[in-house]
Amino acid sequence: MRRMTARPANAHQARLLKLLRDGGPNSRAQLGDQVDLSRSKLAVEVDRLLETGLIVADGLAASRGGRRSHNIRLAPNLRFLGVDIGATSVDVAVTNAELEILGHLNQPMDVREGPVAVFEQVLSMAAKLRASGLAEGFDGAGIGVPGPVRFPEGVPVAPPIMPGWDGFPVREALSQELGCPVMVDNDVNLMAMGEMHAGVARSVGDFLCVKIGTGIGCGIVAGGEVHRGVTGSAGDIGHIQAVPDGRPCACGNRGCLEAHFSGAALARDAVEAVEQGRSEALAARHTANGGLTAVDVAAAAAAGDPTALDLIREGGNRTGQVIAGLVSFFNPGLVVIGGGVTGLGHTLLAAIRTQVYRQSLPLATGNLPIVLGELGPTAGVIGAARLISDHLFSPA
Amino acid sequence: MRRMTARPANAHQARLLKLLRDGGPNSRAQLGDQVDLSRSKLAVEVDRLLETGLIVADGLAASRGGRRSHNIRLAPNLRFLGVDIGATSVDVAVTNAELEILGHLNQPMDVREGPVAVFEQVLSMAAKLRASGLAEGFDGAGIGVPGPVRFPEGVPVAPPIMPGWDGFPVREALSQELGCPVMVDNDVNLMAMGEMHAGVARSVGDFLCVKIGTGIGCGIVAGGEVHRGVTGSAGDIGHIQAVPDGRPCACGNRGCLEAHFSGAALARDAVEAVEQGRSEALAARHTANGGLTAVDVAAAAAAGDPTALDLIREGGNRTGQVIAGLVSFFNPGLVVIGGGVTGLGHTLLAAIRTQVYRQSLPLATGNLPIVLGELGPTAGVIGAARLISDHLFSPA
DNA sequence: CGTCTTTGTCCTGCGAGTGGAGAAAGTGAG
DNA sequence: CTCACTTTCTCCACTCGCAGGACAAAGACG
Repeated sequence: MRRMTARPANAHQARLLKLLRDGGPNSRAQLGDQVDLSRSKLAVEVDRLLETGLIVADGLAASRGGRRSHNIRLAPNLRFLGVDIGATSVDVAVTNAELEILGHLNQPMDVREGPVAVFEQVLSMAAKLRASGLAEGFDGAGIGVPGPVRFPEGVPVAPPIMPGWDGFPVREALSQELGCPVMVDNDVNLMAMGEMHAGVARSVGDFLCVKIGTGIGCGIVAGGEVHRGVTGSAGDIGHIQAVPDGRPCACGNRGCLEAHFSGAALARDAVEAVEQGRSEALAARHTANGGLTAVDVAAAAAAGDPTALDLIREGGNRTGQVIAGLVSFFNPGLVVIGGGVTGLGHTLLAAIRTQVYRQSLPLATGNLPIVLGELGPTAGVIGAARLISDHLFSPA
Repeated sequence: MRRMTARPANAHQARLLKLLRDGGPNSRAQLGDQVDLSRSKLAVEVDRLLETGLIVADGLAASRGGRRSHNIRLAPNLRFLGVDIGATSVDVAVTNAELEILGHLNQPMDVREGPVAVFEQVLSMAAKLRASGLAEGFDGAGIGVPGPVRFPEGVPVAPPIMPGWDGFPVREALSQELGCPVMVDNDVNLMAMGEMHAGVARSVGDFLCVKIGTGIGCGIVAGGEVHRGVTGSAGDIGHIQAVPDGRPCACGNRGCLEAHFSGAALARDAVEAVEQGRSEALAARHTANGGLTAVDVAAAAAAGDPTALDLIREGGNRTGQVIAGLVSFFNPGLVVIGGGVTGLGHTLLAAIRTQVYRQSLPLATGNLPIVLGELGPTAGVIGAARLISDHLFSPA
């Protein structure tokens, strides 16, 4: 079926759509208070948007001492698809035009199986969501991939952890399959956009969003805009040297942050600790599960295992040292920590905070919150929906 | 005398002024090719600018096969003052509206003498330039200081190397003295703006500009705009940890980049080398001058002294390691190296390049030039003039 | 029932901007 | 020198975006 054929015709209409999306006012009068347009002009633009079907006026609001206002809202049947491809799992969610999640699926998957297999899975998950009655079709889709993306074209470039995706026309292919506009971005950037839209970073213009999962990346937001760098690899902090002559990394260097702290590194260190007999708690889990993952370390730490706690603290210190450098460099107003490893919680956060507050200059840290992300695993899909809605709610 | 009372009345006029400033076309027809306005509208705006006196039409250009065009140019009597306050010297220059340097003075000075003494010197240098007939007065002034600045107010905040300047109302005070609008920024940001305006970074939207002098700082340009951070301390990379448990730094930490490589650190290391009898060339200079500075090291290196070369190489390696991290993080399209220490030239550059190209990911370094600044000591004052002209050539 | 408040609509007029006609000023060929 | 053609610049009529005021609609409140 054809959906959302219309786009805003001018900047005013785009502004109105975004106000409505972001939970803004919903009567003509309230909109008028925020857009610096005369009521007459506003009425014209609202009428035009009503004609296009992008917004609807349904019912009347309660009176506030005078004539009752019309409820203006985004078309309730608009649906966005948010896709977040991680290294080891996929998230797919359906949102309405206000980017509220109506349905969310998560499935394990290995990104190394390549784009064709992954696409098949994403499409079947999307079909399942649609079949459950949440959507008749999609008006747009955003998708995040764990690697650098040539943003204008929506094509991954030289992604280290997802060989086989290099140059694959993700945007075009998905657009073809879904029959709707698609935007592609790095998963970390989308997490940042998610937290900016609906999480801890609301109303913060300059912040960093560090995602610690299978790898480590950093979303950079400057002046309210995501900074992607000239080749789309900005924020790739996993291969910054954290330990001189440290552990060898897949990238060929030594001492990369990612080689010392990430989901994979944590699991490896935990196994080492077991082999050296340093932790009974971890050893028990090792024999029970036939191996260890970051989740095991988190559980052991939560149970008070000192070795697990040490591993987390040490990793947090390394990460904190790198972040301290980035804070000095970028002078953000907020640092958000997210990703799979956030299950490690406050032990991790405390270690990071200690390093940053110790090493960066007081002027940069004086009023710098360092917090965990608020949205957890939904940050990515919300950010993805936000990405495509930003695109569709801009003049064509 | 009163000068430049007018400001552009709208965005079109601002655009035209900046086109003319940046050496753009100079007839109505050529301007029209670039501004996406009808010729009629363009003529109106040009006429209005002519009325204000901001631009003048003098003479006719040679024919290009038809009617000869009028030469449109910025008012030839406009004068900007560019001031670059370094840790140990001041640069003051006068430019015309096209930001070409008409006169330039440099004097040694210690910024720690405080704002009053420094201002006196700056004002006397400005007076000297004016007395020499280069300017009857100034239409605006830009000034760079070696520390963080609260940009909107033009006030230094908590500057480590310039105690006594904290909170001093530089913008207001200078504006009062000179009787013209003033903008204040960090000196490194101004260097970046200078190189962007007239140097190696022309037409590059995302780049880093590393200034190595008494301290080390980094100008950050993202999307053509200088990124200053939430408290104006962005780019303060001198206190990023370069060596774990390294040399103690004035900031209280250990191993800061600045403690290992900067004008001051280099001089200190050179003296150490002399004391340990490692370099005859440096020893000779030490007895001759009763001490050593970075200039001596540069001279010794130029003469082939292996110890001096080692010092530079080692410093370059440290700096390169830090820059490598920043490149991974920011993914710039260009890295510019500048500041007083650039006299160390290609030895330094080679060391930095080696580290960056080795440690950063190929995607980020694949097409990344790392070059010396083109403008040398004039970058700061040109950037300062650019700063104020950007301000004055924007709608009031 | 009248007055006040809030919301939304209609109308008029201003100014920005477009696009075409044409004047001004030149080149070059015959 | 004349004529055709090009480029530059000016003038004018017309459109459209938009502001701001008058006014209508609808409800609260005494």
